[in-house]
Amino acid sequence: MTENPTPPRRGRPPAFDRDEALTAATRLFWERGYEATSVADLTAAMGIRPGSLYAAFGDKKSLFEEVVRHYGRTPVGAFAGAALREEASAYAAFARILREAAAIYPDPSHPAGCLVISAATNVSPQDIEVQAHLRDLRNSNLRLFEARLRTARQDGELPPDADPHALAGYFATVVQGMSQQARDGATAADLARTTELALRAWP
Amino acid sequence: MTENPTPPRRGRPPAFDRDEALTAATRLFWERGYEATSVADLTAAMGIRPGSLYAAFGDKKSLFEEVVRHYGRTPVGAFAGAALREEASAYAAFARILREAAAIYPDPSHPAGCLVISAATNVSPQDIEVQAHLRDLRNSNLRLFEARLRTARQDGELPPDADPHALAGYFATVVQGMSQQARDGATAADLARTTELALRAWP
DNA sequence: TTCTTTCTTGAGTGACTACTCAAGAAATGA
DNA sequence: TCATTTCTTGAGTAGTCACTCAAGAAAGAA
Repeated sequence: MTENPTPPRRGRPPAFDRDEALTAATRLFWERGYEATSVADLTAAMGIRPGSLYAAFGDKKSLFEEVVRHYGRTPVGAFAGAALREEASAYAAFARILREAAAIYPDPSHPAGCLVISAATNVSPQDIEVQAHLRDLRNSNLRLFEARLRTARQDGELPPDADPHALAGYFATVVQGMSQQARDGATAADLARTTELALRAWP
Repeated sequence: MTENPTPPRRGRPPAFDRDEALTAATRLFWERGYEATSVADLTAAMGIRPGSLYAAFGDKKSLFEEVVRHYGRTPVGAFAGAALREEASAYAAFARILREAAAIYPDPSHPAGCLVISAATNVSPQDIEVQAHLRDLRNSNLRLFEARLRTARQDGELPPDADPHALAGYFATVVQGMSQQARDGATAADLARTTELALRAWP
């Protein structure tokens, strides 16, 4: 059990940093979406040739799946989960989710909005699985929202007549709308005002 | 001034109904988006050959622009403008906009959501103008929202400290989020609940 | 009927798509 | 040193993309 966790690699070492390449691919997919980003665009941005890309990542679809996982580990992709985990009250969690979305989605240091929300909106039938994959991620997020609100009602934070399913749908709607607004040019100030209005719906 | 409004057309008459063809094209663009819909898909759905399509509509981009205008004259594309024009109070207008969006966006008789919101989300650089065109339409709608709310404040329907710009951004966010939710499978009942929660933000 | 006009048809265009592969280069192990 | 392994390179594949065009067909006008 004294196995080396990183045994010395045989053969020629890769000439590119896998994480840097993934970051470059993420930016492109985030900006343009899955189908509108060509493998030629990707190889140019990642600084590698097609053969290296296919050897390292499989095919375009596999690369995109890895990009989505990579995105989910960045602050932009993980803030909602972190808020649900770290905040003591449901209100604090959802207020934080909306406020952070308002600050992060229009941040000019990366493409606007959320990759999971916008990267596979327009796909041809051959890539329908990619669209379904992101939709599943969004809907599982919706269920996380609902579970947290259900707990809040059990704990008495929400009144007994509050509707966790409806509230979850409402907050998901606002978050997704804010992502779209950010892509349309809304500023952090704009989205901050939207957030405060949206929070008025809290029971 | 007794000119015939529709002078007899010379030459071979078109073998297809222009409006029916446009409706078929609208459905496809609405479902899949601009780039993910190929000219081959369009000719198949419209029941015509490429030559006829190009003769009748110009190129793909021109066809899409005509589709967007056509969409804007359908109930799904015109309900917001109608509500703003027909309702006496701003609250009635925005309540009607959200309630109609909740009923229309998931209606199974047509593709889910709003074409203007979702048909040009993912485009490659060569089609950036198409994306900009729809974004302009969305942003001009946002300004219509804001103008109506500004009037409401002047009329005393809204308190002096209400923020028309912020409210317009909020309602645009909710509408766009509802379109996305409908595409993700939300039902009319789901969106109706979202609507009633969203309206709680009204000052 | 014949001319003119307009539309349809089918076969095509070059450019781009995702993807592949043989050959060579650069590392380790023996 | 030499074999083995892994990665890179550049030239390539078949298929699809938006789009075109000459030839023929179908209408009105003369």
